[in-house]
Amino acid sequence: MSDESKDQLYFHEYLFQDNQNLASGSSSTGSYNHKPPASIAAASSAYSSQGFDPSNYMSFTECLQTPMDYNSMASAFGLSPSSSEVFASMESNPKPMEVGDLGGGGSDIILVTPNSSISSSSTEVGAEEDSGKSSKDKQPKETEVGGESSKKVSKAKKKGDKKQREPRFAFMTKSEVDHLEDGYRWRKYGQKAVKNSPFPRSYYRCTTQKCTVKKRVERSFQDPSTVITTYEGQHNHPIPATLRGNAAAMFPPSMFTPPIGGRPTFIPQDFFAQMPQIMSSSTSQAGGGTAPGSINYSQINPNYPHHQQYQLPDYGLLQDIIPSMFLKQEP
DNA sequence: CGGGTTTGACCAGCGC
DNA sequence: GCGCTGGTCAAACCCG
Repeated sequence: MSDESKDQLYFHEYLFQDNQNLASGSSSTGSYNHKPPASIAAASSAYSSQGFDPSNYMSFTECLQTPMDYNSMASAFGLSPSSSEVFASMESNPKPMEVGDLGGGGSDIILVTPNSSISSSSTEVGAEEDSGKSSKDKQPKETEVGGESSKKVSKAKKKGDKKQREPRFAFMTKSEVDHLEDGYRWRKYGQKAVKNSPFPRSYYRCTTQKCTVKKRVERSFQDPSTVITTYEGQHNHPIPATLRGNAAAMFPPSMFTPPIGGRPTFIPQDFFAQMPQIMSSSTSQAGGGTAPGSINYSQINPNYPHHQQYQLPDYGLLQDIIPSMFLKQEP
């Protein structure tokens, strides 16, 4: 992790701050003790009190397709770019929060919370992983003579061509489900123990041919109820029709609602309120918007009355937003 | 049998 | 240069 900020990591945190009921009600995820730090609350309320001006916003797709820095990203969200302290203050842990750096250089972070507090940060959001460092990695493999050469060759990269990183977006989502559905099909290709965390990190790759989008999923060790999903790259294809077509069946509310004492994993209404452009572009373009309007989850799943807090457009959540974020529109 | 997951090993980058 | 760590590979395994 260098200080260079070549990688652009846009970090969107969907904190379910309106889950007060859940915080007390669902003990299974008892670590949900996050009190928003004063600075956040201040920033948040200050921002929301300013009112939200959709005209200042751009879609994630635009963001991704445009080389940008914090300023542009922040301005895209109608924010002052200098609010890194907000993010920093998020963490009570002295160590930098994880999510960020995936290896190459420092990470720029844009933080979005449901209450409109958006911040950017250019810290090394170093991943602090490991605790039980995997000693296995240290053990040199018994080389069987000759057998591995091809493998090594295939992996060998010329020195000098530094691998170029795609823009990355990270989401924090309260969920007991690690792998959140976003409408795309993913193939897991690896899993690693995370430093300072009991939870492993999983690596996924889009299964669509020629699509190089990757995503990493890990659970925050600071708040085990939080799943951190990081996307890297842009999809160059639409959402697989089979998934979208059967969205209702493929992604029943239960997928987003943990069976016991869990929290929904969908994005809160506040988020949509903040992102009108994203909303309109994603739902219309993705073509997955079933019924216009929204769904009241409490009607779908009476076991989770608190879900009625979230008026969701369609079934969708990540799959309605993320696709629009990452679909590369080729000429 | 095809596609996805698991898992041990390898490799590159970075900091010391 | 060395060790640590994140990221990836790929064989073995699993499952429908």
